[in-house]
Order: sequence, then C-alpha cells, then structure tokens
Amino acid sequence: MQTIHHHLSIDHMSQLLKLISDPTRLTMLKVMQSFECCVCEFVEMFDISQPAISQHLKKLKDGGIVQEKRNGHWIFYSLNPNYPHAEMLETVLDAVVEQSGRIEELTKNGLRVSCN
Amino acid sequence: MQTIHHHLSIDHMSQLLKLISDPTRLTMLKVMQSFECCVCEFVEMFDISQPAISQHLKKLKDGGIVQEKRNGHWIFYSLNPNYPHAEMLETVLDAVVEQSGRIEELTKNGLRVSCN
DNA sequence: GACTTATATAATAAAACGATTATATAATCA
DNA sequence: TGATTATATAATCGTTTTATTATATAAGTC
Repeated sequence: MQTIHHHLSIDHMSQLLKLISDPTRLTMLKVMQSFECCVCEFVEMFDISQPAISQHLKKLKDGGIVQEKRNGHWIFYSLNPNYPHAEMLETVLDAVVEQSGRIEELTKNGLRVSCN
Repeated sequence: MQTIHHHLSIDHMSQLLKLISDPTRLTMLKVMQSFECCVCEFVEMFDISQPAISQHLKKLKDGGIVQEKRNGHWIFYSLNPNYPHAEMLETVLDAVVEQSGRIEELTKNGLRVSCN
C-alpha cells in the first residue's frame, strides 16, 4: 500500500504544529500512541482542572487528530487512524520520550478505567 | 552513515514545535530549505516590519535551527546543517507547499541580494 | 570622520492562548 | 424520578506571543 503525501499550506501546517505543540496535548498524544484513554484518566494524569482537559481534547478532536467513543459514563479518546497527516504526527511522536509510565502510575493506583 | 535518533522530552519537543509553528518562521524555514537569504530579503518577502523579521530570525538562531553569516552590510541566514533534529525538521518542511515563488518574485523585482 | 545602509535591541501595546470557576448536559443507578 | 458521576461549555482572567515604534550598533561610502 502506497502512502499518498499531499502538501500542506503554510497556514494549515502552522495550525497543525500549534495544535500538537502544547505540552499537555503533546503528552496526551504520546500516551494515546499506546493507549486509548478516557477523560477521567487524563484528569488524573495532569495537574490541571477537568475543564482544561476537556478543552484540550476538544481542540485535538476539532483538528481531526483524535476520535472519541462513548462507553456508558465514559468517553474514550484515541488517535484517529484516518488522520490525513498521521505519518507526520507519528514522526514527531516517535521522537518524544515514552510516556507510558503515566498509565502505569494510574494502574498502580487503581485509577485505570477499563470497562469490559 | 547511520542517523542517531535521541528522544526529546515533552518540553523540549514542545518548544521546538512552537518555534517552527509560527507561519512567518515556517515560511522562512521553507524558503531557506532552498535558498540562503539575507534579512532585507525577508523584509521584502513579508508584510511585517524589519524588527519583527529580526526577532523571528533571532528565535530561530537561538533555537539552533539556523545559522548566520555576515557578508559586508548583509547578514545571511541559512538552515544549520548541524541542527540535531534536522531530520524531523525536514519531514515537516517537506510536507509544506513550495515557497520558492517568493524568491522568484524578489528576483523579478530586482530585490535579490547576491553578493558573490 | 560624517553619512548611509543593514540589522539588532528595547519598550510597549494588541492579540492569542491556556487556565480557572461556575454551570450545563448526558448517562447510569437506586 | 431524583441523585450521582462523567464530561462539556461559557465566561473570565493572567500569561505568552507577536507586532509596532523608537533607538542603537556595525559596516561600508564619500
């Protein structure tokens, strides 16, 4: 299967880079490279309020980078496999240090949400 | 020759992405992918003041992405070939639409500075 | 050595961004 | 159906970013 690369305008690329450059969002994305997460897990993971988490996730969703899926009370977020620039995103995320320790921490403290 | 990849912290990557995400700086970098440019050329190229241009170039230089070289009156900027994350930068720049039209425009208007 | 040209720096103002608090919505449970 | 839990939205505030204007520096020219 051949990957089709299409060029981005300066403004489009600029927007995309801004979107992933925030340290909280970048961490979220790196975590989601390995794990699907629900909002409350992100809330535990960072030292910011729940609305702040929601707003970051909204930006990522509006940018098409992540997708959401509801399961009962919980809404799970994961990388959108159909994101048009997934390859570039991957290059960036691959260059970032692993963040799976954050998930291990949650598991250790019994805060991981795994509904079936 | 083998490329050595080292992982960046979230904060380091975040800083780097912020640095290249500004549309003016991103355009400068794309142009410098093909051309060495002096400050006054950038001044002609954008609709912002000369000090604004200088400040953008300073940020790029402080971030280690570009290098400067004086030639008489002029100071020429180019991509720093020793930039540690040149490969990632290249991936990003390669995904951006060509900006060489901006240089052609300068040439057409006799504004290109080429001191031997 | 004074003048001009190219560039940098400093101070400041406007805009963009990310946080907070308060509140709304949506799903489940008793 | 009323209470609880998870998440989203709205309003607002402080910080950061990027622009502007004014001024300084540094190199070449007459």
